[in-house]
Amino acid sequence: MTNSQINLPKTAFSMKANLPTREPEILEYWKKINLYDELRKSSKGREKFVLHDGPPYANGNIHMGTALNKILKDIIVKFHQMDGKDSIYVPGWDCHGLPIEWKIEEQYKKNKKNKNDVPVIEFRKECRTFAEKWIEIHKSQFKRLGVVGDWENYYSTMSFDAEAQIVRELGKFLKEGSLYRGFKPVLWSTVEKTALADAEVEYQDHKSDTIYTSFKVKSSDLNELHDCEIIIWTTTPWTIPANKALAFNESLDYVVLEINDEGDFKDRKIVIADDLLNSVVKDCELKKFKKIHKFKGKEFKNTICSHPFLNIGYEYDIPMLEARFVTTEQGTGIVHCAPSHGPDDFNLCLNNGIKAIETVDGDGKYTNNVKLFEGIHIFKANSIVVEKLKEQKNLFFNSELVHSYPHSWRSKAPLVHRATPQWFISMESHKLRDKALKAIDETNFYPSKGKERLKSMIETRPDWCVSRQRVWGVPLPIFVNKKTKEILTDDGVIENIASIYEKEGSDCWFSDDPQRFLGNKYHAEDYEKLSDIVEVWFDSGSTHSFVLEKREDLKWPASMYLEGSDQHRGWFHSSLLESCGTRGRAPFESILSHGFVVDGKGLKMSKSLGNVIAPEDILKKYGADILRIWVASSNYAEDLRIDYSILDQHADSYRKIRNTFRYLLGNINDNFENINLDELDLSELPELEQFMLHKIFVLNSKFQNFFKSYDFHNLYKELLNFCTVDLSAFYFDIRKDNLYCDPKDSKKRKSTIKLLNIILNALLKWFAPILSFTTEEIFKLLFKDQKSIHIEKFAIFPDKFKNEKLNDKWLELIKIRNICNISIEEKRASKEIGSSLEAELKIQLNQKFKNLTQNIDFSELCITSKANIEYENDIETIATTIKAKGSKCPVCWKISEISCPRHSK
RNA sequence: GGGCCGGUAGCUCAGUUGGUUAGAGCACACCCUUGAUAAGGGUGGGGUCGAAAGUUCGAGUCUUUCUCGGCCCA
Repeated sequence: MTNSQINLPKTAFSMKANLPTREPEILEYWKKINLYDELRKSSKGREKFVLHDGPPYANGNIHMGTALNKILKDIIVKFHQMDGKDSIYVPGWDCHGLPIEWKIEEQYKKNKKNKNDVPVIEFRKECRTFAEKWIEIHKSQFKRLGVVGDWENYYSTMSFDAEAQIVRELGKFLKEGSLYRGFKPVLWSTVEKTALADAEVEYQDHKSDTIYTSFKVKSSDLNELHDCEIIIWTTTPWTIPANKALAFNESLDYVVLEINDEGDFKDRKIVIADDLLNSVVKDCELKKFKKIHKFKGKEFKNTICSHPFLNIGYEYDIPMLEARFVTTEQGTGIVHCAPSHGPDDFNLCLNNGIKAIETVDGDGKYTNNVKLFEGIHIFKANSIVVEKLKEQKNLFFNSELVHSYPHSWRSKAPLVHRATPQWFISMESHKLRDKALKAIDETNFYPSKGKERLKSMIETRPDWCVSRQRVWGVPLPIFVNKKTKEILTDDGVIENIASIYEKEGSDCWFSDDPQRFLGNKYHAEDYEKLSDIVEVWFDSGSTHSFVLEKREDLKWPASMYLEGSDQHRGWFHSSLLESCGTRGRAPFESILSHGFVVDGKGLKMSKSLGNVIAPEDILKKYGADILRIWVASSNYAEDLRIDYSILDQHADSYRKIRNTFRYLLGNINDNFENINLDELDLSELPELEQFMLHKIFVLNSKFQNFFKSYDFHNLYKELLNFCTVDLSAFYFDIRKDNLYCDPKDSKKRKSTIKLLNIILNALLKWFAPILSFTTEEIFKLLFKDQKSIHIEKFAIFPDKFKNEKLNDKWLELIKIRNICNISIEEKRASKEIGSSLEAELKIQLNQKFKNLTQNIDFSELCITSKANIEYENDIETIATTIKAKGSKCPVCWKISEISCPRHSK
């Protein structure tokens, strides 16, 4: 007997995937057929689904987080496309900002070039070129992942039209009046006369003057405090003139001490934290004192103090404020707050209605806002402050301290926090906070916990500082009247600037005559032109305006924004505020946020741990489809684990899926027949086929639900289980005999082939958004004349497939089949039989199963040579296996005492 | 240090409003098959649900504390 007498599977679809080499060929194919354009053509006029791309920063190679993000986006876009929408993805890049400036400066450093010798315009051109280079690199890396989008017409925040629109958006805030000038402390070098970013700061040891000074309590709810003085400790005495508040921690214990040592403080009562008593006693060399009261920090509430310089003109109130940042590490447990000279101080005071002012100018000299000190350089002020405190008898103690202190990486000079003029968008003046909170309520969040996360940030955030003292960005389009100090708010000027940028970009702001921007209505000599740039979060927060609104093919608002969960404070946040400020609602209908990629143990990837996996390595070893399976099968609501053992597992699953396809293709010999499901007469099909159609129907419903709730890991699990449990181990296994050994023209075999076609078609489409490459490979094998699986729509299954009654019946049959399998396994273990075809089954069933099983051939279901059923009362199902008697048919291998009814001539 | 989120078999994940012996697939072990063959089938082992305490007749599920991890902020 030869294999030629039976119908064995035959297909050109190889078992070995070889994805790392095959996928690039498919990419070439997509390029050749112009897949993106074909998709748009095919879905013209359909309802749009627009997933607006959160722009990655055009700098450095992509990492696992970026790969995850892009693949997840692509999966969603493809699902909606196949669901019958016009699903459009336009990738974009964030291009302005410090990291790129920094890279260029690094290059300068290497070449011994000084940034200050290079004209701003030239520097900005280098930044632009740098960003362009990385956009191209990113593009090819993203494409390799199988991501389909409008790569030719991507957007970037540095394109001329983007820069122009960012100006227009700022113009709206300017005109409305919610953009105002305020002050905020930034790290400042008085040597270079410039602000420094965190990355430009070096910490070195520095010797500081330290003082303990006292603030007299003016009024308090706590009687015991009435004639006391609060003691604070600071390493920057020069900030005392800028003091506006004191901070305490409500969870600490504080004590009132009566000082008995000789000196200015004899018989005075001071307040410090109990935990710091010993260190203060040691530090300040206290000998004689009495602890006369102890109280909880929260009792400080409503306490007002006086400034130590009260008698020399500092007559304002110093409120005591609650702050968590107050600790017992050093000092006295009460911290002096100068909102113009520290970020903590600034935020605490801001939340309590105390604004920072300009106390020190760019050179480091006190301004006229500081009484007694105007014109004095802050680095020469410590001794003067100490002297005056002594005069006022408010210097408790002074000393020196060597500690780690921020210095400029360039000049090595010590830095200070200095309140500088900055531009803010008010959260309150035009109800931006309220608008944003309402917009959050109107947005769908996946997962839902994202809503609370964003909400709590918006609820508590301070005004939005949109200015930066940098050069690589969109210049703030602001003119301030030199005389009146009023901000110029004229639509015409804004539009004029925007239209200039649209033609030539924003470089000209730094080089051209200001009159060009002002037009004829105003005189340049009357105005100060700002040289600040817009912070980059405003750039990316405005992408909806120059991408979604401006492009004909898109829609506003976007259907979805999708980013990592860190973007609740980033892009989701800035886009929401920008859009609510200018348009009164969010630029998105839904937000999907995903967790971070961590290693197999749940630890974050880092060079030092050596657990970093690059997308490139995975592509080389496994291929993009395996990476896409990893994305689809992971729960993005939490952190996503990855390591090589996890990928190996997914590669195994992939092989199972691939072989399922291979089996389907083999049995139809690569000849796909499209079955008209509506015309299909179910009564013509065997029950097993009807049962499988029911399963397909149910799976499709689940599939739809999972996809609509973006629950991909459950969706993938259902599909995989269908392949392994329902198809490979059940349907395919049972129908093998029918497919291989029945004549090609037999009705039963034709039914099976019909089912295989239906299953193949369904599986191909279900898997296409995830296994983008493999499904395309199969599609091209089957349909030489059609362009791409990704242009197809999901199959629709008629309700008649649904058959709960049949389902219930077959679930019972499967239970019986399982019992039979255990029985067969016993005989196999005892070496009485090997193959299940060597078995003959005796099945004893309860009488109640009679109707259920009457038309069922258990030898077919259990793949044995024979099966007999006996019905009895009051028994549980029993299966007994004996070795089948007779001879083996050389064709179908069934053992029978009579000659094979199918294969004997 | 603070805020938020999370910890269920080796892995990826289910586990409804608290209610039988905590499930699935993969992996693993053993066996079968050699007509899906670098494939396919069967059977089986494996979990003190991060830890402890509490509420309850009953806790993976509710409360508190601790621990480990992640994101954001400082």
